[in-house]
Amino acid sequence: MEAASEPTLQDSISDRLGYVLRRASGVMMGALGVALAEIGLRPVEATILILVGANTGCTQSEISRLLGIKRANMVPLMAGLVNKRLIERYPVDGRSFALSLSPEGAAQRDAADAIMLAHERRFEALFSGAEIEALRAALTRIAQLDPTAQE
Amino acid sequence: MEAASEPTLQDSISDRLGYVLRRASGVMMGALGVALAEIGLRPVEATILILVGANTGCTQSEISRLLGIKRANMVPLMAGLVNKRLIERYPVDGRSFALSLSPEGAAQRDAADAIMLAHERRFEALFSGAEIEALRAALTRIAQLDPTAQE
DNA sequence: TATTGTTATACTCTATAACTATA
DNA sequence: TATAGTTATAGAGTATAACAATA
Repeated sequence: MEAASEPTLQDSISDRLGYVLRRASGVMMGALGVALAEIGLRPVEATILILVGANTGCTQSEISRLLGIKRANMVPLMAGLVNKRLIERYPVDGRSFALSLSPEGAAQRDAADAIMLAHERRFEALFSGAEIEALRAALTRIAQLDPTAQE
Repeated sequence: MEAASEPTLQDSISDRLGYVLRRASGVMMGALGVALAEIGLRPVEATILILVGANTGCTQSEISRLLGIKRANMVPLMAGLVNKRLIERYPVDGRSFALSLSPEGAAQRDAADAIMLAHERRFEALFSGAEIEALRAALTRIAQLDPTAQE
């Protein structure tokens, strides 16, 4: 056996949980990015559309907090979606805006949602239903350890 | 119940596998970054030290391929470690270098390894042994879907 | 005094194209 | 012709500090 053309490296790292977690995340996000690029959206933009659609009237600070994105970094993100006429802003407060999806935004949200669901299904197909639920639960448990310093 | 000071957003996204995977990865890498900063290393640097230590004489291109990092991006990374006298380079080829750990590099590798092991244990403590193995296996299965375009 | 949205800025990570020298 | 290392560069993502207007 061992028809390796070059002596394969001793891989003393890919048995580590943190490493495989990082690699798995990269693979899944990369595939989602490719899939969403077909409708001109990045994963974070699709996520924002979905959240605004489910929370009409919310503010961009609320979205920021939920996604763990700093307020300052949300500014160009939201401006881009408003610029593309996918999200509309109406003042509520004098200092904050109520967000909502435009008709085009709702259509893009639906398209993004369909792509994301198909994407999830493609990865879930690797596992049994019980395995998927165990995986989701374990990842959620880890994610909830987030100190969420958030500024 | 519900002592929410502001109407909590409908979170229609954190049940998605890709999203929790990305968040869990961020939490774990963030914690590892904090832990490794105490010895002046970033996670990727610690990983390189471990791999070079386990593969004395390997080249930086081999490390790049194993980690899925582009050759061009490995250059400043390796230069930094050589600059810190943690890794030594000897020409083997006229165009490539054999990498090895300096004594200081081996000491740093040992320190990094101890930190990384303690870090893994802290997260593994959240689960049973069977859960951990299932999680590791599932993540490895996803990570191996990597198209590994690699340039 | 705290919060919202904002600007400016910087650092990391990643990606591509192109070059050189060697194999 | 393919590979190793390199340079330059550009795009994301994320971090902080500071400001004006408002609550």
